Amino acid sequence: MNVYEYLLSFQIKPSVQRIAIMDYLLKHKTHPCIDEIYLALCKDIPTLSKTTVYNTFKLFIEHGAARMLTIDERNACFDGDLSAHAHFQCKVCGKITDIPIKQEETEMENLQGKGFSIEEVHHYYKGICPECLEKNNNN
Amino acid sequence: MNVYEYLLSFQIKPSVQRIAIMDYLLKHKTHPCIDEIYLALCKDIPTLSKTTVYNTFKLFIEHGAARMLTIDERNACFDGDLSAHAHFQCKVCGKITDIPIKQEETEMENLQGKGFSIEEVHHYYKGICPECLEKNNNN
DNA sequence: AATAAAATTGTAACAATTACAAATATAAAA
DNA sequence: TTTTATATTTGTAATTGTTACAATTTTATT
Repeated sequence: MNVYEYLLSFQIKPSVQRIAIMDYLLKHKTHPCIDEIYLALCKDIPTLSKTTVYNTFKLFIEHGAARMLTIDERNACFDGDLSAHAHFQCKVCGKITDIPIKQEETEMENLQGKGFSIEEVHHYYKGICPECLEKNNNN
Repeated sequence: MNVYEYLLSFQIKPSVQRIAIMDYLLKHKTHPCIDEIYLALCKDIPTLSKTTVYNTFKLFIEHGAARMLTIDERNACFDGDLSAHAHFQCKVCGKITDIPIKQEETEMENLQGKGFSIEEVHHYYKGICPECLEKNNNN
């Protein structure tokens, strides 16, 4: 399925900008922030506005086609991977890594049993990644 | 142990402002943002500056005496409860609720086994709380 | 081809946070 | 106690991420 159809499957009307943004999101698993997307796509779409990037992500999230990560206090990051997974952000290099989780149903069921309606699960770890630890040891 | 000694136990030199802020944090489990603290303490400390509240939280976090929650995209929230627990934020009323978790050691051990050094665990849920669901049903 | 609706754009406004220098308070030394 | 040095607090200004909004452009409809 191409990006055009992928957007349609979320009831999102495709446009040049929306396709480009979703395409970037699906091809780059870097959990990009607004600026990363904006700067990357400016080359291809010189008229692109940062407001459009904001608007588009708002739309994607409303339609369930992307998720917003608040793991980085400075910037909102976006994730096109809709599967259940956790994230790890390195405090040194800032890189965000995907972490597989076995969805702990028990905890969610517990919440639901208490009358909470769960719409989002965010699971973050912070610390230092192996690469940065390694570099540090060599100094 | 009083707040004065509590701060000292984190190697934080107590001051009128620092004691007041930590005292508020320990007595109010509302996960307050900067403004909530600032407005609440202004009554007692009329000269209080918002910059001091920012500085103080930065200090608390550096010394491990508080944690910052990024669960709310709008504002950073603070938590003085250092025990392992998750959070739930209601998308309607915005209230943040503490959720007990049985620390899933397996997942952390797994990460550590891969060479990650874990310093923080954040575990957020979002949805609608029982109170707001109830209100909605009555409309 | 004309019209209406939707999407994009750029600017300005806004709000949270930080930088910074001046003022105040605290601690140490004389 | 007085002086001096250090740490803390304060207020303002600057910065940054985000949103509001009106004008423009694009797309769809008649």
